[in-house]
Amino acid sequence: MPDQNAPAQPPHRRRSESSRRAILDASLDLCAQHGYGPVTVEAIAARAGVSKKTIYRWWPSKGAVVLEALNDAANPAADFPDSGDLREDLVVQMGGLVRGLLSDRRVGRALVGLIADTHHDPRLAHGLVDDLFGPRVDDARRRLLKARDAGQIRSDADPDLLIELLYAPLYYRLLLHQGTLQDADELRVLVDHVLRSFAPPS
Amino acid sequence: MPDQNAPAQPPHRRRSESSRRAILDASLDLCAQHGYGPVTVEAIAARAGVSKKTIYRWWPSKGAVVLEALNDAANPAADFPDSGDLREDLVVQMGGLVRGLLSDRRVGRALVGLIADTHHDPRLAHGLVDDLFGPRVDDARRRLLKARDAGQIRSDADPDLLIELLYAPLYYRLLLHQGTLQDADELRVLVDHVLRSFAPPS
DNA sequence: ACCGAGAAACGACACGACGCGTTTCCATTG
DNA sequence: CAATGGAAACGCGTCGTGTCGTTTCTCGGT
Repeated sequence: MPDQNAPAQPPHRRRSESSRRAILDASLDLCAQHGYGPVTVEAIAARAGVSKKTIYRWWPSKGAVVLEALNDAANPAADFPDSGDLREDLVVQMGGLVRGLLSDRRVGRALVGLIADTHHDPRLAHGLVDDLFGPRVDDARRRLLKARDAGQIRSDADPDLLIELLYAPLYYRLLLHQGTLQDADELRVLVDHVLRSFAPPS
Repeated sequence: MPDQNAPAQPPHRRRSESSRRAILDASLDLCAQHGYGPVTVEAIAARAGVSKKTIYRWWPSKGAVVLEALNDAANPAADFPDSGDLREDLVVQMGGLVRGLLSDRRVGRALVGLIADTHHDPRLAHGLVDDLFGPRVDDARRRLLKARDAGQIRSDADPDLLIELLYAPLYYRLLLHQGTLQDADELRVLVDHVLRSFAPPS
């Protein structure tokens, strides 16, 4: 329960889990329908069958609600596969990300608007980087370091650069309206190109 | 004067150029100070020394103002160099983009918020893709096709994939708060990696 | 194991402030 | 003269907060 914006208060004791779920679900539903921007806290409250006050009690802003909703929604698919075949693992993981996070309008539209909000709300930016992206980047880095140790990519490869080259095109397409997102074949082309530039000297 | 959202009106006859400039400048200044989201049309009008009515006469929304402002600001640096050395040309062009568009908070913050708005305003999305990004992507594609003809990259290389791999990391860093943007050396590393995966069979 | 007191969360509703996009009225300008 | 630009105000909606009465959970006493 990472309450990113409640530094002073002790962990709360009573909290309606059903209200929490209803609020998070309602926020993503409304983002999917209208986009993040037009969604209001009042609308979230109305759809969740909840009072505005209840939302403001637990979250400081609409952005914090959506961030937690995204984190909940994305968690199940967080695990990075490790079959030994780096190329296939990347295709599987990135494919899951594309389907679950980016091509699904429910989550995609919410993410875009949330990212925009982070650029004038530093606490939200920290939440996005630390809570949402951080753990997933760490997962990917671990997997890449293991592949490097196994000699599947060159020993001086920078895992963070690799991550950037792999994942940046996904967000580029999502955010800048560059066509539909990669299907499995397109994804394979992307992964192959990036891995090729990190191939060990044979 | 690409008035992206005024399909019915004929081209206007009298228009105060000084007001136009003041409005566009004010919009970018305010975006730099507070971020795109909190900026209001009223604030733009006040700072530009102009009435709200004047803004709404020529632009349909805040987003349209910022889009035109960005297009004006970015135009001077639009030209793609062509020295014959693809690698150096890319470093120069992308370096200019990074400095002029991304690391400059004035333009960077405005762009982020504008992108968010495009996701619930289809006309704005078309303006962004067609007017702002389109011409620049076309420039890059031309330059890459020329390099392909010259045998500097493999003959089956997809220029659009190449563009995506090159530019996506820039926006990835800008939008997702991934550290400071590439300096010249980092840029060279990025370009080298991408070009390596498109090297012609030697 | 039961129960009752107190605290906290909850829903409903109302508030003042502010930005929205528009309109009216008038002065300015080509 | 006709279109433009400036000043001010409109009704509307959302913001974040406040109040009030009710419900729900926690916990200590018998």
